[in-house]
Amino acid sequence: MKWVYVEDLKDHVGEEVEIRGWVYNKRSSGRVRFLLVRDGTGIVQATAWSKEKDNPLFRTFDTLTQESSVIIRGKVKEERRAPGGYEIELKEIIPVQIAVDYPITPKEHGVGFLMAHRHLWLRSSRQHAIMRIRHEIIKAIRDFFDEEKKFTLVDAPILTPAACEGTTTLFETDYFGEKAYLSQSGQLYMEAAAMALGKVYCFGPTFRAEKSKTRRHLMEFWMVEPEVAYFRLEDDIRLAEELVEFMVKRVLERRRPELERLERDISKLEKVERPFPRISYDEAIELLKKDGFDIKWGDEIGGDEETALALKFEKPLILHRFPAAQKAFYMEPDPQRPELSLSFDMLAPEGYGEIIGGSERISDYDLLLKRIRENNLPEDAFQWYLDLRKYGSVPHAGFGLGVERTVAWITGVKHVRETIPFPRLLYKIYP
RNA sequence: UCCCCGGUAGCUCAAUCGGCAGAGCGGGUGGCUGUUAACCACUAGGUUGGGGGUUCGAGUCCCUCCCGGGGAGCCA
Repeated sequence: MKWVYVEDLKDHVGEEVEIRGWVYNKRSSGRVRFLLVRDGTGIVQATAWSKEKDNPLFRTFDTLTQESSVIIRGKVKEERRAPGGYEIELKEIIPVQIAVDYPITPKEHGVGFLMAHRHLWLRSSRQHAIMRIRHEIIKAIRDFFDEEKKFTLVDAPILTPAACEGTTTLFETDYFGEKAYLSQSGQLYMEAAAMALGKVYCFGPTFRAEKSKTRRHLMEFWMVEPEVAYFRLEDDIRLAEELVEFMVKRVLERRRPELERLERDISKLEKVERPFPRISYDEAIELLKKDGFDIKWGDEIGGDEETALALKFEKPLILHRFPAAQKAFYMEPDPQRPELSLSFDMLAPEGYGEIIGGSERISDYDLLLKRIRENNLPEDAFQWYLDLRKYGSVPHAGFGLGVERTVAWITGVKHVRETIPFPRLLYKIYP
């Protein structure tokens, strides 16, 4: 008997096949039994008929419970009435293990309950669709940098000796008696790598001990951080635009059924084509004032303001040239206006918020040292970083893209906790 | 850390002015020859988050603690 996956059933019509999976649901109507089996690639309906009420197939069927593991055998046929369009005529049911009292029923559940059962929640068709789109986005990112742009993947360390950016938001751990921290960005290491290999990127988990409790925050999240030698801000923004367009097109091309399962408004994704609208920080402040926000030049653009700006456009919005005082110590000042940094953020449409933050980096040794001292950063820990400005320093730029926020936007999911298999949330690390 | 909302059956929720603690789903039993989160009948299932208080009487009012959700700040 040939073992096939549900997604391949269309190639086996008329054949006898074996499906190995789990019971998704079952129904019966007198002398007919319907068994819905999922195998990770899809769900198929299997049917059994009998004239007499008591027969071995029905007896086995009746022992099955939701999420019991099961192997079924039977003939594949096209069937309009079956979900998915194909159906198995049951010849044999082989229970593998009978599940007792599976907690997630096919009815509604609350978020707290589902999060506590995340290890089981992943079996639902909605979570299944999200995970497949997440995978597609990650694959698109890799293909974009590897195949389209010929970047080299350079893995950044996860255990680090000092803060890359802020100092208050790090997870601390013991490193043979020394303090070490979980990485909150691979960027500084990518700057070293860019000076070695030209165009590089890292892709990995990052950790932030921010006590943030919102739909856009995770304590552990995945980030892609390209860094390119000789790139200026303009080149950096263009790269970010190309990446985002590439990801969205790829998902539209390959994961339409999953988007439909999630009831995503696909027309909104189809509008994501370069060039994206751009507004400078100066212009943003003027726009917000006009909209009645109580804001002045120099203020941070907060969550509500960001949303208001992003909703003016149907494409991702690029905000650029933020005041240097608001931004990280390593950002290159604008030569025309030193109070500004050569920085940008990309805001996703539909209120999903910031998905990218990037900048041109300081390439001058003296200026970088000055900034490290102004920010009271440990100078010793940054010696290697300063070295990069001593030995063949060049202008360079890069950005970081948050994978979970991107997945949330593309899938249309409201909260990032559903966009990663096992989310780490404020005070919550189970399961 | 701060602000707001909530905690009642395994799950999702209801319970009027403070007056007998209920429904759907899930479980069990039976029925139904094409079901689509099937349907119908019957059935089991409760320390109303913990502690204290007010009252003839508290799921309901007060105090307190715990837990969960949403948001702010900060960020991707």
